[in-house]
Amino acid sequence: MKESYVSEMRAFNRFYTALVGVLNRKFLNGRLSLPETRVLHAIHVQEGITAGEIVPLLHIDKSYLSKIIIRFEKEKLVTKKVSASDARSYQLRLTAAGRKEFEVCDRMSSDFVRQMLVQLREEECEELVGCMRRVTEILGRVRV
Amino acid sequence: MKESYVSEMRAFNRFYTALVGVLNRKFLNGRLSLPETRVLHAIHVQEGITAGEIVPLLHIDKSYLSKIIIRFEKEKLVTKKVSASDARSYQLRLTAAGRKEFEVCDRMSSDFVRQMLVQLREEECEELVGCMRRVTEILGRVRV
DNA sequence: AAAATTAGTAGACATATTCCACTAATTTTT
DNA sequence: AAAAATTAGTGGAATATGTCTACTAATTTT
Repeated sequence: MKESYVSEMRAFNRFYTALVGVLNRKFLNGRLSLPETRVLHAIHVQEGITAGEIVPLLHIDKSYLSKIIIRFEKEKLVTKKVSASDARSYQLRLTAAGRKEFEVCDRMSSDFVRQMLVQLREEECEELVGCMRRVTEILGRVRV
Repeated sequence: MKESYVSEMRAFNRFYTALVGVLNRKFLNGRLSLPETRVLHAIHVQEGITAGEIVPLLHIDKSYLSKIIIRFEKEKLVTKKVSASDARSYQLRLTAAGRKEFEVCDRMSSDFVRQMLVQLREEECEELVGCMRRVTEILGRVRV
């Protein structure tokens, strides 16, 4: 393994971190913080998920997560239903308002990405996402 | 431009953000926070840089940056020298201790990346960094 | 020379995040 | 079945992170 690969990957990490940082900064005009958005996303993707399941998924502190969820509950974005199988945990679901909030975030996020992609030619887009897929495939198999 | 490109790029963003997040979490065993590390890096790369130059580079609040630099100065990691051309600003340089601290961070960061890459075959590494280079080239030209 | 701008700092403040101890529910051990 | 150990989620303190405003001193513009 060539040592230059290491510095190339690190350069890419810097580049991409900065890029995503810019997107996130634009994004945070809404009322939700980044971790809040991710939690909302997790509940949207898997209705009935518990806090305990979100923790490893998002690598988020359980106490911090608890506070976020309590906030969501107060704002009536999610509901908690005591789990039938384990009364210590709650099943989380989006309310209609929560789903709406999610959709707003989702659309905004798509819009930012689209604004970048429309600046490229069709073949460039094609090649870009091809490369991204390949990076995901290759790195998806390594243990971090 | 196909709409699927948007969702594919967003999927990649989620994937890569999570990956870098894991690397950063491992990384933060040292005494420096993430923004501190970036500031140290910026001074290392460009000896004599001023706070005002770091602000747009790192998209960091000038007051926040000022506090970081003052902390670095107290810990004797950087020195401030009044700029010859403008006495309001300071030229920043790493001390020997600062350089050492930087090198520790730098090596740690390289080690984590290397640990991932050694799990891949030579051709996979080659393809991976090739894709990363291409992503950087293509996205480097778009306005975010 | 006066007015406006700029670099960096200080302090108050808000928010984000971590840490630890706690409660209640559950599982394991004896 | 009772006791002990573990687990899910919560509360509160402590810390980190980041923002905002106002300030000082230096510089530039008028």
